Amino acid sequence: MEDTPLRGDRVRVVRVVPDVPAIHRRFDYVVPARLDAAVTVGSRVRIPLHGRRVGGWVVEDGVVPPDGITPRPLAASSGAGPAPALVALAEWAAWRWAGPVTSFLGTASPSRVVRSVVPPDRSGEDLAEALVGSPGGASVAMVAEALGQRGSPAVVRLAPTLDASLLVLEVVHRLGAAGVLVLVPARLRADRLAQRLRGAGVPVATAPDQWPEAAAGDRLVVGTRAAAWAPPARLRAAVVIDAHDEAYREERAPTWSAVDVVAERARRDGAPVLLVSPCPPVVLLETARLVTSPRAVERRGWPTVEVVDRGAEDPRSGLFSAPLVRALHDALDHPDGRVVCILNRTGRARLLACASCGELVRCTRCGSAPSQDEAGGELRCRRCGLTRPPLCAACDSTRLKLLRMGVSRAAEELGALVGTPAFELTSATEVPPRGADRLVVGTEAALHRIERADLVAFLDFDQHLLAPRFGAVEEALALLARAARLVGGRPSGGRLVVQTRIPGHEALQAAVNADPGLVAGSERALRRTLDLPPFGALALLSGPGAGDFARSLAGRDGISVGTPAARGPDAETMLVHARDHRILCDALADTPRPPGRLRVEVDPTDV
DNA sequence: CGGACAAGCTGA
DNA sequence: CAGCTTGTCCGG
Repeated sequence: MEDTPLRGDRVRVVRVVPDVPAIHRRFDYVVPARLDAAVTVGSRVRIPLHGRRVGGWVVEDGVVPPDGITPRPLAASSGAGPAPALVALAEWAAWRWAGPVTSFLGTASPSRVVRSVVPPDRSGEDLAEALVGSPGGASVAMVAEALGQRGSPAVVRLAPTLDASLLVLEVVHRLGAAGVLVLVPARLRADRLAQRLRGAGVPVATAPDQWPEAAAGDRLVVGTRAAAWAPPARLRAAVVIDAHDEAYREERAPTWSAVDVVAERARRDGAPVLLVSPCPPVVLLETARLVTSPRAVERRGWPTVEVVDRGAEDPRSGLFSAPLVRALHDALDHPDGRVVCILNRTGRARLLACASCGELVRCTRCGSAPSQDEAGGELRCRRCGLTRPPLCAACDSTRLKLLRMGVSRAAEELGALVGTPAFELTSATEVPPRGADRLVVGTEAALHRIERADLVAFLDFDQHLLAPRFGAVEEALALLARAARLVGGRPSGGRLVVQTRIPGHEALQAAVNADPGLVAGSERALRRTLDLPPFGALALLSGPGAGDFARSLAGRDGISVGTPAARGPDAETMLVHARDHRILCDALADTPRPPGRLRVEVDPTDV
């Protein structure tokens, strides 16, 4: 028989997780002799299941099937999959984020069938020695200190305009390129970093497209969130650039975080981790040691921040203060000066009142404030979707005055005010063409889509500082750090202008003084009093099954359940709190789930 | 998920 | 009671 399924004298049986979301069980299969060499833990295979063939992953080898079960043979091999260490990591992640292991195995697998091993990259072998010299400067000392802390991750606080790729080069200089994993928040930045490193003679594989090359294990691997799952099997070191960035979090359940995955992976491999960020969040600082640069270096890496206190002004005085207008003129007087103004409200009008009777304009169905996208246009409710003509509901007057404008109106007004046409930029618009980009008025999206400016001005920063989410203050500082990259640090004349009614707010003081520790300090104290992460663990349950599941969880030790504020009335949403992740995740894992759709969001941010 | 099979509904 | 729908179970 050509398919004699033997290993020694015993039949070789493997346990397989089917790649079918609704199946939460594992099944045992005999490895036919012709597949013996191709199949290991992590391999992608085809299995016969209930009269059809489906894909799956081998998760255990040398299994003894339960009594009374005669396993059928695997149908085929579908090539290489995650290494055994990454299969184990996927099992951990399934527990940590209360999701199916298949979603993690999928992310850790190549997108195309991989059958052969890639030969080692020798091109950079000699070059690496010659070209990857130490970059010098503050990054050398920081990397030395960070790599010295074996065991626990290092948070490397690097001012926003300083070049994090120098840290990566120094890591390569010390440890070599093999087995070094580097994450960045955006695809474009991954490509740029890969190019830069290759230019320095470092052998690089980009994830996820160069999965086989990464699996060879002799290159540095660069990628975005999903690259947390990229080969090699064993890490030598990991660097996460802008570790505070929300792009590292998967929005759909399971809501895993690449930072946590890389930290756990490195811990298992005994490899050092550098979590690099200009504004490290409290959750990272709590489990890691902080490495900073000298104060003078950090100061130079932040721009000058001018806080415009609008507290004394009439709330109706408009969005444009005198200091703001002066700063705009200063920048635009330069022949190629460029300015970006940020107002995180799309549309034209976000709050209107009747000019005759003073009544606030509210949605006639749900009572929330409708918005208006163009002058004189229909009113559209953002909560319930109702549209209606722009009339006062109380007196039918057509004269409405604008209490809170959106970017469209801000662009019109600002353009008129400074005598330069303003370009409106949101996630929905195209980037401005050359020549039309001297004055841009946009939402937060503009900071992702424009690379350079002489001045960035936040027209209403309080909406960021006061946003009703527990991460709002850290996000506000991250926004200032992002804006800092457009304008550059103090030596290059970079300048931010921030309009606020809370000039003493620690997020603003942190940016003004180039001292992100001010936010970390107050945020830590706040979270401690509220038992919020890192001093507790949260999960948000939603969907029809949320209520039942929450009631089952509520009976367990160390778990408390409540309803979060600020949620839609119809959405049944429950917030689960536990003292730590172990208690939370154990409870989520072994409490039976009720029938009906249920979304479990571990470590929710929007609470 | 999707097939198997059982229990329930309809019409003669 | 055949013929069909709907629901529940289970897969190696």
